[in-house]
Amino acid sequence: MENRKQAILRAVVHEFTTSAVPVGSQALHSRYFVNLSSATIRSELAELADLGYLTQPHTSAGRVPTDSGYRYFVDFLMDLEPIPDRVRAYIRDELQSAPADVEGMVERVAMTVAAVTQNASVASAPQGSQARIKHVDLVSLEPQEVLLILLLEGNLLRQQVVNTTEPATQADLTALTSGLNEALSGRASDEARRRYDGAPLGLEKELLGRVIAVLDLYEKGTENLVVHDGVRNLLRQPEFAESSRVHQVLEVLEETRYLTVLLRQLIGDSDLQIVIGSENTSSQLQGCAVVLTTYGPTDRLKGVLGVIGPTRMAYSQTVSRLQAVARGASDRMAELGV
Amino acid sequence: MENRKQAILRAVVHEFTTSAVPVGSQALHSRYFVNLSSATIRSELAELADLGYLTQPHTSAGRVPTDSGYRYFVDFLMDLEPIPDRVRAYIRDELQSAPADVEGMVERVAMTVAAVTQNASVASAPQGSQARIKHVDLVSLEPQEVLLILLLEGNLLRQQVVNTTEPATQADLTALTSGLNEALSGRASDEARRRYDGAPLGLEKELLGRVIAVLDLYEKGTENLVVHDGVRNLLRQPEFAESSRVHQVLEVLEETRYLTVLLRQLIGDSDLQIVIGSENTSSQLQGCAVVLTTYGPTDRLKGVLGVIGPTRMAYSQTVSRLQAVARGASDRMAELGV
DNA sequence: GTTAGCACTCTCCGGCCGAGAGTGCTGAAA
DNA sequence: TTTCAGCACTCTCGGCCGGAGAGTGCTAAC
Repeated sequence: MENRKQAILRAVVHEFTTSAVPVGSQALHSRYFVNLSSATIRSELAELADLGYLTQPHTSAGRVPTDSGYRYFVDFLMDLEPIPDRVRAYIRDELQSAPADVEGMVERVAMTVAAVTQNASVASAPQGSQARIKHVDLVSLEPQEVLLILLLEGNLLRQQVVNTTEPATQADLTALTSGLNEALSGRASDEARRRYDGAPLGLEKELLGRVIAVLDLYEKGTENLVVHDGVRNLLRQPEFAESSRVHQVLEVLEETRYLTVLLRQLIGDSDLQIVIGSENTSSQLQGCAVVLTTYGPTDRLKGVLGVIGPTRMAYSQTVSRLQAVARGASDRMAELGV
Repeated sequence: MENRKQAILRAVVHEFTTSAVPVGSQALHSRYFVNLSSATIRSELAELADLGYLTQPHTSAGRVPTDSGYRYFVDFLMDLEPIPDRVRAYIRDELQSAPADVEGMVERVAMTVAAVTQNASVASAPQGSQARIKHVDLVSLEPQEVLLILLLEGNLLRQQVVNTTEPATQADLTALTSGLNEALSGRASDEARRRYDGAPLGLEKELLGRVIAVLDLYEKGTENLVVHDGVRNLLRQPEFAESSRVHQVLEVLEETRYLTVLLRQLIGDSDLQIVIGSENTSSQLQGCAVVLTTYGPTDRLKGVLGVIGPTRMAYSQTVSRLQAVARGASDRMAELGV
C-alpha cells in the first residue's frame, strides 16, 4: 500500500480511537494533512473503503476503521507508544507492594493492567504443566483428622483436610513428614505416583493418595485461578452505553470456567496476541478486542495476562503498557520466588 | 395502618418488583382485589402516597413504592418466601463441591448467592478479632532464605519469604519449628508478641518478628479478602439500562478497600441488615438496596455476605435465599474446619 | 494527480399530534 | 360513612415532519 494511504489509515485509526466519532475528510485535512485538500483525502478514503479497511456508519458520516483496518494498523503501522515516567513509577510501586503469594500477585497484576490501560483486564496464575513439590507438612487437627499442606513450586500452598482410618498423633505425623519430604521435595508429581504405587497399605499410602489428588487437581488446571478487573473502565466508553454490550462481556469475564479455556486457546505459542472484533470465536466478544501476553517467574511457569476493550482501543499504548506490567510482574515474581 | 392499606401496599410492592412497571388501580383491581372497585383502590393509593409510601413518576402513571414504602414492607409486611427444592439442592451441591480453603469457599459462596438471588453479591472472609496460630512451618529455600508458613485458625494459610541474616539449613529450621510449635500453636497472637520480646537476638527472634508481622496484617484486616460476583445479573434489570448506573455500582464493588469498610460499617451487630436506597450513605448506591447477613464456621469467626440490587428487589426471596446460603456455608465451613 | 465547486444523502433534533393510560373529583347508591 | 360509576383532565410515548448540518461522490478545471 502506498505510504500516503498508510498514513491516512493511521490517522483515521488514531483520530477515531481518541474521539470515538467517525472521522471525515475535513477533520483529517485540518488536523493531520494541512497541505492535502479534503477532496484528495476523500478519494483516498474511498479507496481505503474499497480495500475493506474503512467503513461508514451511513452515507453522510465520516469513516470508521473496520476490523481488517485495525488488523492492518496493528500488523504494519503501529509503533509502540513510550510509557510516561508517572505510569512507569505507578506500575513499579503497585508490583513492589503486592502480596508475596501467587493469588495476591495475580490480583494485583490484573488491577494494575486495568488501571494503566483504562480497559478491563484478565489474568491467570502462572502454571507449569507438571507440578513440583517443594515441601510437605502434616498437622494433626483431630485424632483422625490431618491437615495436609503442600508447598509447590512457585510457593504455591495447597491444603486439604484428610480423614484417616487410623488415629495419629502429631509426633507420628512429624516423623512421617520428614520421610515424605526426603522422598518428594524437589521432585515432580510422577515421583509421588511411583511412591504411592509402591507403598504398603496404611497411613502413608492414604496420605500419598491425597497428595496425588491435589497434584492432579493442579495439573488439570481445573482449579486454575483466573481473575478480572476494571470492567468499570469499559463503561466509560460510548460502545458500552447500552448495558446489553456490557452484559455480553461480563458473561465471558464472570464465567471463570469459560475464561480459562478462552485464555489457553487464544494465547497459543506467541508471546503477544491481538484478537480484533470478528476474529473472536466467541460471539459475546464481537466488537471487542483482546490483547494477550504471557508472564511468570520462570520459562516453565507461565500465566496469561490480557486486556479486553472495544475494538476502538489505543492499541499501541495498550500493548506497551501491558508488556511493561508483564515484564515487571515476571521480575518481581522471580525475585520473590513466587 | 389499616389492614386493607397494608394489603394494597404489599400488592403494589409485589407487582412492581415483578413487572418493573408503575402499577395502576386497574391492574390492582383485576389481579389482586377483584371485589374492590378501581376507584376505591385509587383513593387508598392516594392516601398511601400522602403517607409517603408511594409516589408517581408523573401525573398519569401508576404508583411506585418509595424507599419508605419498601422500608415499611420489609419491616412489617414481608414474610419469608419458601425456597424451592431445586434451589435448595443447588445451594447444597455448590457448597459441597467448594474447595476446602477459605478463599475458595468465599468465592463459591459469593457465586452461589449471586446465582440464587439473581443479583450482585459480595462476601468477605470470616475473620476473628484476634488471630490464633494452629501451626508453624519453616522451609529452607536458599541458605539465607526461609519460607515461613503459618496455619491460622480457620485453616488459613499465610506465607512469607524471610531473608535471614545468618544462613540456616533445613535441619536447623526443623529443630526451630518444633520449638515454635510447642510455644505458639493453639495460642493467640499476643503469645507470639510476648515470646518475641523475651527472645535473645538471633534467627528465632528474627522469625518471630515476621510471624508477628503476618498476624498484624491479618488482625488489622487490611488484607481481608472481599469478593463480588453476579454484576451481570444487574444488567438484566431495566434500572441498569443506562450503563452509568452500572458504573456507579461497579465503582463500589471493584474498589476493594472501600468495600471492606462499607461491609464492616453496615453490618453492625444485627444478623440481618437491609439498607434501602437513600438509607445508603454512599452516593453510588442510591437506587440500590443492600441485604447483608453474617456467616462463618464459629461464633468468633464471622464474615459478611450480602446482596446488592435495585431497590425494586424481591426482598422476601432475597432474604430467605441469602440466609439459606449463609447457614449452609457456615455449616460446611464448620464441617471442614475451614 | 490535485482541487474547488456543487448537488446529494443521511442523521439529528425539535416541534407537533393523537392514542392510551391513569388519575382525581363528583355525585349517587348502599 | 363507605363504595363506586362516570367523566374530564394530565402526562407520556411513539410516529411524523422539516430544517440544519455534516460529509460524501462526482465533475470539470488546473
